[in-house]
Amino acid sequence: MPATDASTGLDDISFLGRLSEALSQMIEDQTRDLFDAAGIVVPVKSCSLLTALRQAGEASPAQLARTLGQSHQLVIQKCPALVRLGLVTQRPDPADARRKLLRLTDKGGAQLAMVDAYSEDITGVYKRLFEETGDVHAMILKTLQALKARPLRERAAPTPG
Amino acid sequence: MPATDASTGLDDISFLGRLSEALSQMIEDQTRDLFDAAGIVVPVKSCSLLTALRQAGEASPAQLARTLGQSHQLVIQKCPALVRLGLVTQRPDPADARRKLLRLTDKGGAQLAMVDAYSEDITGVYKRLFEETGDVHAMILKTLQALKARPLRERAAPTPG
DNA sequence: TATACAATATATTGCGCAATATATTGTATA
DNA sequence: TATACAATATATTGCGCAATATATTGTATA
Repeated sequence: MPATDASTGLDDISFLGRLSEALSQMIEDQTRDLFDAAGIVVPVKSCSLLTALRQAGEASPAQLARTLGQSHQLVIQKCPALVRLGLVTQRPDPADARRKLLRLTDKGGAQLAMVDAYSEDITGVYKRLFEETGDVHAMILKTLQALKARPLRERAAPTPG
Repeated sequence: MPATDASTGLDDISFLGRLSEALSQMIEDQTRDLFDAAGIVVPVKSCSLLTALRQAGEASPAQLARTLGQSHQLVIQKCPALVRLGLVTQRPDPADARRKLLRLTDKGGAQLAMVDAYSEDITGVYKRLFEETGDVHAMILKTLQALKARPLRERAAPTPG
């Protein structure tokens, strides 16, 4: 049995990174396909932002960023597109001139409701998928936690020679 | 028991995409840290390209792209940085004027050898990690295949109401 | 009150990738 | 041979994200 395996690339330092990126990309692309077919214009990577905004009612980019665990710069960068799509409106915070307050529009709410309709089914889809293939979700979570607790740099030492 | 779970976000259509992207990003960042500490200048996302190039001896961007399953445009976009880092040289193919032939430099070979020294250990690191947390690698592969065979768009239908 | 600092929004720049278009060169076919 | 097509390299543009810097406004403190 050879030590290397070209099909899986298990001997390569970055094989797991490539795989998880491939999964991420495939899910994003397939979700985009699904949304297009359903007439949903929500940017796939803004679903969680819009959901958090609906939950909050009205919130500033910085508040949303804290909720989502993202940088506030990233949230702010997403805003113009969401406004242009008519999903979100902005107004200055009357109580604090540093802030802008974001709010879902009616269209934004309707679009998010369509996403939710699919989300409920997607939960079932993933559950059935996990019964086939195992619970990737839980396993990735555990891997993330393990790597966060002890990063590769601490785990790895070069093989002498 | 609530239907939603903010900590895992299992009710969201994009939770698995976000998770796998987080894993991919963490691995890339931690690998970059490892390389920096070891004085390795290889771009993390060019490891597989350089490995394929060493295997081939000399190859054109399009050939490498086919080997790696990437677009030839992406390989070509990576080349200037690899040349600038002194890892790779280019020369016109004497047998076919359309092609450029890439070859690892001595520095490129030495750098890749350093990567390999870590890679061998990383294989063990991942194996120990998988014993802790389960074989994420195999599970992501299975999930990728399942989604490729039957994409989300076919699996999902909106919940009526 | 004055001054330093914190919080916020934002512009700018750079990176990596995808998509598209194009120019060049080789190959197959009428 | 002439013409269409394939293969290749490459430029251009756009997207999403990260990093950095900056201007504005609020808050705490001397």
